[in-house]
Amino acid sequence: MNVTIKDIARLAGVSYSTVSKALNDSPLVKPDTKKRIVELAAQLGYQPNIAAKSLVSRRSMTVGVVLPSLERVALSALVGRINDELAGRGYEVILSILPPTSAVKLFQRLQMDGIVVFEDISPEEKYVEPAATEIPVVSIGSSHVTSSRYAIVDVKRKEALKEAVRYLAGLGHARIAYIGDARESDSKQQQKVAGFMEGAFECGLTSESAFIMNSDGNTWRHGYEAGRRLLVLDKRPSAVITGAFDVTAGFLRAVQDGGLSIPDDLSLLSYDNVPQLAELDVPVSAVGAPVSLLADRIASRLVDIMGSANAIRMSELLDACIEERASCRNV
Amino acid sequence: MNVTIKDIARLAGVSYSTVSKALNDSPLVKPDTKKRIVELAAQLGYQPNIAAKSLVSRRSMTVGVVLPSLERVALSALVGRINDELAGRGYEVILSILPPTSAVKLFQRLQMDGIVVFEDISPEEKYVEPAATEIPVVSIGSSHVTSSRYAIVDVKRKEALKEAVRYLAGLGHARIAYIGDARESDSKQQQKVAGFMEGAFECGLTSESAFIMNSDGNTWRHGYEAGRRLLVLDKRPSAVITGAFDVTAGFLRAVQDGGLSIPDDLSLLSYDNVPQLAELDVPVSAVGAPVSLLADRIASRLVDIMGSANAIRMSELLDACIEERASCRNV
DNA sequence: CTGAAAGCGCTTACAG
DNA sequence: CTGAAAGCGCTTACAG
Repeated sequence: MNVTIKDIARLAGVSYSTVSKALNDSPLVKPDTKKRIVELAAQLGYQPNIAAKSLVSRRSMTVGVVLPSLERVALSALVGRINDELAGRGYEVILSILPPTSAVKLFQRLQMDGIVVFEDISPEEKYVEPAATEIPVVSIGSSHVTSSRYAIVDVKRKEALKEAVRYLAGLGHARIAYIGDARESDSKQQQKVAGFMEGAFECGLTSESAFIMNSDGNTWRHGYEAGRRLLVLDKRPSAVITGAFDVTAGFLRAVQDGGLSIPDDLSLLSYDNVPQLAELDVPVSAVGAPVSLLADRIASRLVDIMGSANAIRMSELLDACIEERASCRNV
Repeated sequence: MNVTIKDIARLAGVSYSTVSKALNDSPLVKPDTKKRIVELAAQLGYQPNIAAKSLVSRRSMTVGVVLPSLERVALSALVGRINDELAGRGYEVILSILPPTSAVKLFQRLQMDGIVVFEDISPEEKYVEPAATEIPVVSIGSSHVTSSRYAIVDVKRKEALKEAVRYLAGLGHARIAYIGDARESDSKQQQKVAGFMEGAFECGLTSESAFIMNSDGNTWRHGYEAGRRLLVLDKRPSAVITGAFDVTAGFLRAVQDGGLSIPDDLSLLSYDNVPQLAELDVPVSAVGAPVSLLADRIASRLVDIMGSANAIRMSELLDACIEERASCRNV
């Protein structure tokens, strides 16, 4: 059995309600009594029982995060940051890898104060209507789902890609390719494609000088294979925008092995503004919402909703920005 | 507010203790009363409050898993399987990415019945003595730590590598290389190196015909770079053993790009018996404890300890086996 | 078979 | 400042 406030009360010679107040730093307890109790608790290795605490106080100060899969490297940084942000606001964080509906139910039973859901739906899976729950939920990256009952934080993907084209055109590039998953079943990917096209149009590029290479998927391998295809192209672009971190990594490997030097022979700009891009062979410039901003917005949003029952659950779309590293050059 | 058994009791016209019994499928409740209550609960979307439940029953039927980092692809399959195995035994699973000591404390406060810890210590980090806790803990992959107070499930790494050498020698290979992290600061890696050497000795190979290529790390890039080095070797081995999944993937890419065909020009056997090996360009044969076995042993061990307070917390070392796929051939 | 009562560890008005 | 009491949602002997 773990040590309880009653154990501490007995040893300290006070009532257990005094112990409770002391441990919660209540001003109703005399400073030295408080000090004595706090020290005793630390000595005994006391850990408050969150179950009991949340039963009576109606809040657990704990948030559950529903992960789509542990395999996406790009997510790990974001999850870590969300953990930190919420910890900074006084909340504990736990994770689940169950399917969203089951995970939400579990978190409900565990009395989580709030839930963060990664809606990382691959084109193959169909969207599952989330579990109905009273618990505040913030959903990430599902602004394409109109029926959601959740508050949403997402990135302006279309704007991000337009911005990317503008940036490269601004550097003087007149032949630009987008390499990414362009399958029509995935509306998130379609947003990027649309943004690229609009940006190209806006910058006066033609269908000759701005084209899309469909990687048919968003993994390392898809990027690698697209890179090999690019190497044998008759007329190569001078700049490439890749649609996701893993695609970028695979693409970079392929073109480097093919003898191209980045950025001398080819400029490269990646969607997905994640820190891992800086760790690649060539630090790759990025466009997208920075992980730290995303984490901050998700945490703030959730804390807001948890704070007031009737906070409006609207979606918040984050502006993308360019993170300049070493992979793009002036021409 | 969520619906409670009192709400159900009121609507069903029975006492709430009857509702509790009905929902726990007690034989003390008349079948049709039970049926009526269960249906009503489902209609109302009742989710039992685990906090209250664990407070009175002294168990939460929930297990916490402490993850080392979300970046290791090889772990995702294992974590998923552990989740499934424990679910099959009636337990819920939640995860934490806090440092082990903090995670254990959190799980203690959350009244977890048991904890699984991945001791995935990179050579750079130093081992942190785990938090003292009464809660049953199973630690994975830390059999090299003698001071641990936890039950341990681990793989016989040394035996695995010996087995790998024997297997390749059995196929007729007379020139075999081990490619992996051979830095001396990491005792887990050293176990593999030692196993390789012993196996080579046992099979009559000399230091000429069995050699180690230190990849100096266990990531994709380390494997890739080792692969490039192998390509320019004067006298190439006919078979290679790679020390970890990511190394294998990078190595495979490098030698394939270098024009080698697996297994025609080179046989490849990977440590880390994970399903992802089957998804590589060439399905790669593996040596190691299968993920399903590991998950099963971890779950069983934990459930055992949770079941009886005085179960012996000893370590269990799993035998490795060879999983034949398409990457090794007879010579 | 059903229900009233005690109690899990804790917080929080309320009396003193 | 301190403590006795009620109560959070639930389970489980115990009476009926």
